[in-house]
Amino acid sequence: MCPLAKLIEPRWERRKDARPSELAAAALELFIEKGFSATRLDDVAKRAGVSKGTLYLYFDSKEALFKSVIQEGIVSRIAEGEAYMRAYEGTSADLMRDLINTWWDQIGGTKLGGITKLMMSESGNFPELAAFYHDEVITRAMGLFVYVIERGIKAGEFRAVSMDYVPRICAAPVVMLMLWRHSFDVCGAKDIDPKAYLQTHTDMLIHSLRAGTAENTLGTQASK
Amino acid sequence: MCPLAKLIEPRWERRKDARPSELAAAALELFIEKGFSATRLDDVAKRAGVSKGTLYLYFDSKEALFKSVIQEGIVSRIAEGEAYMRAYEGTSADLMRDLINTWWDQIGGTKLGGITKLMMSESGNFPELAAFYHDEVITRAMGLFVYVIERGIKAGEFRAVSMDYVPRICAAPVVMLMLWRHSFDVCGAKDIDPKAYLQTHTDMLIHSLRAGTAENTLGTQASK
Amino acid sequence: MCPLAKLIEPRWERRKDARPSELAAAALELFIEKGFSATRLDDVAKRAGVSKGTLYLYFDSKEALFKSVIQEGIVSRIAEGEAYMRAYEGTSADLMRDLINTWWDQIGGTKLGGITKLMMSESGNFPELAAFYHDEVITRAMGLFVYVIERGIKAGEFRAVSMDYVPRICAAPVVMLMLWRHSFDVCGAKDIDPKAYLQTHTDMLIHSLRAGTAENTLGTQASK
Amino acid sequence: MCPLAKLIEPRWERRKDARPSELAAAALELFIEKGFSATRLDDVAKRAGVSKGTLYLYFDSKEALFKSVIQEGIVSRIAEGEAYMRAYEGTSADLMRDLINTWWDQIGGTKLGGITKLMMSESGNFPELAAFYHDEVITRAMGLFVYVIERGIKAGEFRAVSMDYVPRICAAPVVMLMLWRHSFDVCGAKDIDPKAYLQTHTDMLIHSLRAGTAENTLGTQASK
DNA sequence: TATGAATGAGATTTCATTCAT
DNA sequence: TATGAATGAAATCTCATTCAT
Repeated sequence: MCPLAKLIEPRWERRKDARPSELAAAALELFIEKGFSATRLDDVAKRAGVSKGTLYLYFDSKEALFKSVIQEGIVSRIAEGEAYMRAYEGTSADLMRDLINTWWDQIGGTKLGGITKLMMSESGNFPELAAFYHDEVITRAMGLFVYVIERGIKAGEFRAVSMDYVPRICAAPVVMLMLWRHSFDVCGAKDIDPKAYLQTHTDMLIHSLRAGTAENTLGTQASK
Repeated sequence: MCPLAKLIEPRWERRKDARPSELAAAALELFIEKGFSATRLDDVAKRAGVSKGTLYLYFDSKEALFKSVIQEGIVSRIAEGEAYMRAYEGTSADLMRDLINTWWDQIGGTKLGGITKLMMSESGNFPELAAFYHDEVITRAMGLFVYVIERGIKAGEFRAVSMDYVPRICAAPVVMLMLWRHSFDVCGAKDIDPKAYLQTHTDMLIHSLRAGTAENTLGTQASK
Repeated sequence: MCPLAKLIEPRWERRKDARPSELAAAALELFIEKGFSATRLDDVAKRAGVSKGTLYLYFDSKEALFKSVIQEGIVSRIAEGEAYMRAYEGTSADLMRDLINTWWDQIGGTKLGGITKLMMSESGNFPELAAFYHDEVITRAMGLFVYVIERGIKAGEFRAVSMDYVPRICAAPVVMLMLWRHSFDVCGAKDIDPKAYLQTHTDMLIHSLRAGTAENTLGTQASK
Repeated sequence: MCPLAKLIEPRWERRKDARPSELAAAALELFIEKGFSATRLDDVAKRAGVSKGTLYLYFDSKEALFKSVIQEGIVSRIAEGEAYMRAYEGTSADLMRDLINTWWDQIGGTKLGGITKLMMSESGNFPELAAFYHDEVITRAMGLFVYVIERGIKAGEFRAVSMDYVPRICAAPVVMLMLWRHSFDVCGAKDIDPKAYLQTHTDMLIHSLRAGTAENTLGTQASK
């Protein structure tokens, strides 16, 4: 326990705590690559460098492993984004650009992006997990867009649009890009430059949100 | 097809040619409900009202059935859309609205919408099929958006935007809605009114495409 | 379906109905030999001459197979014994001897005898099945002894003993012989001659049941 | 044992010699509850309050543990019974009653009674152990009955019956009661009052052994 | 063409046993 | 002596696929 002890037996101590995360990391990669059913625990074990039985020391079942993987993969990241946003100073248009670009750099463009596709694919087979993901991830992520847009409206920078669907529509092209990267893009259709795509999206987005245009009731009647 | 024919041929005496389609229809439902792996041929056979062996008279394997299901489900519809579009007379803004609404009514909002999610989920395990889907469905569907936008630009109704990403961005919210309906929406998150959502989207879209605004170089440098 | 058809394809028709019984028979032997846990389905399948998967066409699980085996093995026999008894004419002492000897010849001494040991061993792991066995087999079998003893008492041949425990005590040595044959006897301790053992038992039994002795309140106070 | 000793030796500082017995005691309970196969060493270790690895310091394998449990559980008790008997003064009928009642109080009615059922269940899978049990336990226990009966015959109290099967038949209802308590009785069939049952048994037994009745060749020809 | 009984490879899961610490 | 993480063989169960009828 004393600092010295760590020097004497460093490997052992680290091992036990780190194991579940190591296993989950190996599993995440495979789940993203192949989906839940097509991933064999044999392969997860092999990739993690342990035996199949070891998986069952840490996870009760394949399903439990899956759930753990999703939660461990996502939960840690979402809070970081929220904190970053609150501290921003600058125009809301710039914040929107920043949000979208950062999202891509931190999540969408990384391995984490695959989790979204995974959850979407398996939502039918894991209803409780899907509910958890919906509440903890999707809703909170959408909240980031709500925050930016409301911020812009308050400042008179954006028009007064409805919060019912506009945030979703802002997010949709970003999410689609994420999904794309983990589905058809893999199959040789690498024709999208993420940065350029996202810039086009933000350009259009900000253009249509900008205040001072003729149709400034945009979307407001949609909420009925 | 004529009323008389129905009287002459009792319902249960199906033409041989119809069999594969019936089987594929049963399979489609299950694939959409459960995904590829979780769908058992036992259940497909049961739903189609035939024996499991019969499936193998028409399809070489589960994979072959899957491929056939995807192709049969989609290919038939896409051409109809194309024809409809070419004949349209009216503003491009209206055509855009029409395209999006019709897409939803004909595809996105129907069972067919599930195919998109299915293909996305399974693209990694069926690369050739994904390639086929990409080329035959996605690209052609995207072509409809390209057509509308170019039509609007030619008529001076829309600004001169780049064709590289704008069509994708126009389609993204519609596709997302489709995916949503077949994933998280099922799990009790029925909080989106499709028609209102789509109207908000088209409002924003047309607003940002409309000619005569300051930033009319929108997206053009993005293709670079 | 016509008699002729049976001659043409006799094997097929018989097969389907007989299968479950064939499988259960193979399973019974192994369960008796090794007990429930130590019996592998591989071996059951091998002994029945089918594949492992075939077992699952007829039985949902190993437990279901076990239950089926017990029921099929026992239920058929018990009724026969009851019918035989009712028709008997002669002294009750002779009927008692006959009951015990017939039981041995028909059940105890045959493969069926092993079921009793099996049920006793596994009763803790299959409570519902044990309850079934208790009600349908043990209670009914005990009823045969009750019948004989009451018959003898009515005829003035036996003393008026209590029905609470006497029947059980009459049966105990017979059951023990059965259990013995399927446990220690197997291990080289083949030192019991069943017929002689049973004759000694019936001699003692009838002697102590016979009316006209001094202590003829035997057992009656036991029921209190 | 003295109160002082308890203060001097803290409870957890057990003598090394006591360890195996503690482990065996924990194992015995579980073996009796669940049977050999269904007992997991994990549970044995947990109940004994040690780690699974520790079990292997004292026992080479699960089988070795089982054998040790049986031997330790039984061997210690059997000698006590023998000594008690030899010292008895009184009629043989009373000794018989005493033997049966004491057996029940000391063994049959206690946890030890479960060992008999256990051995019977597992005899097929542990032939050598079954042989050991047969020789060391069953034969010696049967010897107690032989002793009583011969004692009664010598004294002219009992008839001259054969020693071949009579002792077994005397013991059978007692053993059955033991087995019953650890099998069907558990499943809600708690309908036997042991004391009353045993009294009925001894009444019948002594009645049929008593000298001075007509048929006093009982069982003698059975040995042939 | 149609059936459905049969197959057997392969998946998940369990657990007695080992061994580095 | 004691631990408990790790192992891997073996068991149950599933299901796409085949084939005799």
